[in-house]
Amino acid sequence: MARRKIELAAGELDVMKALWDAGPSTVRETMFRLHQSGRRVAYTTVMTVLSRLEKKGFVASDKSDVAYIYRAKVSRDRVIGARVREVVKQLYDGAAAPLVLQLMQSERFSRDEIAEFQRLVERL
Amino acid sequence: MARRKIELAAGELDVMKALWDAGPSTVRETMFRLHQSGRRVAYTTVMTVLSRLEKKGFVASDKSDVAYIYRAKVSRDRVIGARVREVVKQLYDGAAAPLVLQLMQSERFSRDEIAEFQRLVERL
DNA sequence: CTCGCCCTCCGACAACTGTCGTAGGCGAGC
DNA sequence: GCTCGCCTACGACAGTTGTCGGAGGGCGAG
Repeated sequence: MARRKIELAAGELDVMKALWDAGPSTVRETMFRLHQSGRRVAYTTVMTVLSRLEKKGFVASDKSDVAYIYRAKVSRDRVIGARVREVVKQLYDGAAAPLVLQLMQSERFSRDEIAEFQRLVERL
Repeated sequence: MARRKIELAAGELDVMKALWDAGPSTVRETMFRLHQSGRRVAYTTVMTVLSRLEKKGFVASDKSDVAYIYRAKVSRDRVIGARVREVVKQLYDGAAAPLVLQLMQSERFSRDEIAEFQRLVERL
């Protein structure tokens, strides 16, 4: 099969988000974060996911006196950017415009957001 | 585990796209479509994917005299819309605006596309 | 009739994911 | 010294996906 993805699965992404939001954390802290986000997972589950993320190079760990501290090695922007690009490629054959149009048509926005759009469109 | 997703995996989506683009097709026709898109897969692989899609309710098949004809049961719009919504939820916590901004900033657009954005922003 | 081609059915398998449980080590107390 | 609580290491297992191969049947060309 040899899929060799650079992509993160949903659960892995959740863990990354916890690390991005909280900064370097222990397994336990990360677990708490996840619980707060409504993700009820066991301690060892979080451990496993963190290990796998480390093996994939997305996080690194440092041994403190009491427990390992995990920290994100790739930025949120990079990961999210890659994911968005992948979706655009998969769904719209790489063309971002249709996605923008789809979003502008199907979603609701606040006045501020619309003003922001306006500003950006002007700049293009 | 019991994930029970409504989502389609990447490969399954490719097959759906072939059906959406070509209309009801046999396994072989679908395979050709995929080959044309650069996806080199064996005949039985396509069969398997189509069967799984049928089990999930995304396609239906009708027996012709020679071979089964598969056709999409869900529209491209529905599937793509669901996927986009899922990504927005996963990456931006459900807020579409940040994604729109990210796209408008990171991608390049043609004059026509920009005009279209303009038009839509006006309407908001 | 026999071959070759195409079709379907079934089964297999490996990688990836999500989820844990168990075993074993270690320092703080009792 | 023994127990509790926390930490790590390992292994396990099931569901999903991507990919096929082989068996077996039907039909037109020789």
